[in-house]
Amino acid sequence: MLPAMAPSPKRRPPESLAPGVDTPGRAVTLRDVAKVAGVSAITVSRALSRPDLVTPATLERVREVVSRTGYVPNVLAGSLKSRRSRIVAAVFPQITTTLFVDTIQALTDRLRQDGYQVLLGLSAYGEREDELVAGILGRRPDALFLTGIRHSPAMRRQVLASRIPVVEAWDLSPSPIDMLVGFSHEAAGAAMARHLLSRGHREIGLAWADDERALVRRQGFLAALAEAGVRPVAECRLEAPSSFHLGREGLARLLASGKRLRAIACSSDNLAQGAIAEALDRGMAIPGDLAVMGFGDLEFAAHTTPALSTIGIDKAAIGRLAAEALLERLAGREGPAAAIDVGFEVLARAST
Amino acid sequence: MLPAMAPSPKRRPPESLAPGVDTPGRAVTLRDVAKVAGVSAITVSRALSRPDLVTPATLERVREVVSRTGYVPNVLAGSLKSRRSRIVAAVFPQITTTLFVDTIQALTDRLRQDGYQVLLGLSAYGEREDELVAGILGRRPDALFLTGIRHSPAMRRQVLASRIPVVEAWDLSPSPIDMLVGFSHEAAGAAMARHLLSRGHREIGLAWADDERALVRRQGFLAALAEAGVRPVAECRLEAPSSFHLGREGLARLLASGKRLRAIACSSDNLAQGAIAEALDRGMAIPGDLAVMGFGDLEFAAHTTPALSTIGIDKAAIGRLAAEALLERLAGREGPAAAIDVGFEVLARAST
DNA sequence: CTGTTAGCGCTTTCAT
DNA sequence: ATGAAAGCGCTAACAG
Repeated sequence: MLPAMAPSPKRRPPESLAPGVDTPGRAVTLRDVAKVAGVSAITVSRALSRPDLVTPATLERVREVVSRTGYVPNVLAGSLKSRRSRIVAAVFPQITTTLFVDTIQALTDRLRQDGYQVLLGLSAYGEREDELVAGILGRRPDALFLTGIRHSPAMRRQVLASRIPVVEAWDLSPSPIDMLVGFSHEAAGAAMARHLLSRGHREIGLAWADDERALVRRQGFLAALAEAGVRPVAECRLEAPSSFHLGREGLARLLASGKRLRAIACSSDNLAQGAIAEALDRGMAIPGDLAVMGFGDLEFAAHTTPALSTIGIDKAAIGRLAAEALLERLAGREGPAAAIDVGFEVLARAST
Repeated sequence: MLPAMAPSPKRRPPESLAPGVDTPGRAVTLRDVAKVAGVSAITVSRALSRPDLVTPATLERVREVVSRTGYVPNVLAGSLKSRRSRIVAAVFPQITTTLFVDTIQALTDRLRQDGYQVLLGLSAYGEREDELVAGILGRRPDALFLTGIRHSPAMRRQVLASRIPVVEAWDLSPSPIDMLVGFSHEAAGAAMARHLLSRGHREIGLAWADDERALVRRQGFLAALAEAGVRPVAECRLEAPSSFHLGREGLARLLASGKRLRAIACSSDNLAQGAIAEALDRGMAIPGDLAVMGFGDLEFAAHTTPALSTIGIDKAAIGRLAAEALLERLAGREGPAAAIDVGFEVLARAST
């Protein structure tokens, strides 16, 4: 995989396009188009954004000049004046796990239908979310999508001060900044535990990543176990972000503890898959010798050959519903209730 | 997974933040800060962007007012004047396959180090790439990342006219718009074929998605087979985007053809995994009864229990190298040679 | 339906 | 080291 230079030293020529108007070096502007078309700037502006306000003849002429000159409206200038950027900023922790991609795609698709573009912010690896958001707000997005509900007080203040519609997603909270689309991680954790209990499992180990939402699920999980008088036989904490590899390691460490283990609960399907691979390598039967319970990444889980049980989240719905909530507000309507619970499903495979 | 309204009708209060300056309804501006700090607007601007040009005392005072008022610079206005948006636009076909996420992450990470943000454009599902790009160019990005090398002539012209640095990625081409970071899909396809041939396979079937780059790989694949005097025994074309499910279907259809099949080549690891699942369900041994060859999505392939052979791409390197090429140009330097070949690796598992 | 005027909030340029 | 003037390219508001 050695990077190598290919022999293609092509440089762009300093092309002078835009025939019909002479713009030495700079881009074609609205005024250039207006001049050539013999109308005023505002007429060109209207021809492009509100064509119904312009005579067909004028419209025709303007369009001809626009396409001939290759005019591309400067959205920055327009946004500055109109105070609408038609940008929705979306902040995700990272995208290397496949967990968020469906949400991003659905969000993007839905917003584009209404003419909005998504400015994606990734707060992974050290960049603090509040710094990222501060930078993003400077771009004057019309709305904001945030992942999660825990934010620094300073950021919360700044976001509120920006007065744009906000959706926090993937989570529920009694005190959202504005709107909310998610599900209860505590309930999801509890559902994982109850499922294992309902299958008769009592010797349960945990392989759990150390991220914020995962830890909430863990509380729900442990509480539901405790309710049944069960305590996990062993637990292994893993660093976020979780991965296939860490899942292997998680099970290995649990088994090394020497405790008898009949089921393993993993904070993500990612981990669960790793655990399954490790178990198979050790000659264990799934779910005969070891039941595996995962969480969240449906397609990912679907690729596992020995099936695991898991919690299914409609990730695309989160993106779509968030987009729609924001769009409602952007359209001046009151929008949906502040909180939308998208819920989750327990997906149980035979005898797991 | 029934969406339900939660009882949390919280509305944001019309908070009036920004103590120390009275801005009725509108956001705090540079001039507001200047007024309060008792300096001119330009001094505030300098205090924020070139602090070395300002007296420590002034700097201190400005900073105090900035943080007290919660001033967030309007980047739109700054960009309009300075003609630098510090945005790099990146266009990908879609992100629901995991194929591109590492590239996006690496691109984003590297660009952020130099203060650039990524505007992500997804050209999936019908929206034509050139329309998307036209919209994006209106935001005056400082640079452009494109996936692939086939673009409409109109788009090519428009991109050239914008005079910003451009990287086309994932592919090589003799006539790039500007710079290029990728690998030869034809060579990759040929490598797949040669690998199977080297393992003695002659009864080879194809399950191939119908996307642009995949079809180039197919040509390379078939050419390499032909060189060895081999023709595929059967072929199944599948609609893009490829998926696990389509992989299952692909193998099923190939087997239904009744031809004797000892190896299957898939245009993506995604498909390969589906094919494996289907084979296992039918009681076939992998690779004993059927060798499986995939392409591209390393981590994905790593999760397969019966190993497949595949072509490994360093997807993160593509993002990182593309970012660096663009940054070089943005810094006014000449940048790297026009084309960077990141190459690929044949990852062979035992006896596949 | 079309035009004029003004100014969005910032940074460039030139002056002090 | 700081400031004044000008204007980036566009659209809101009002006028005709």
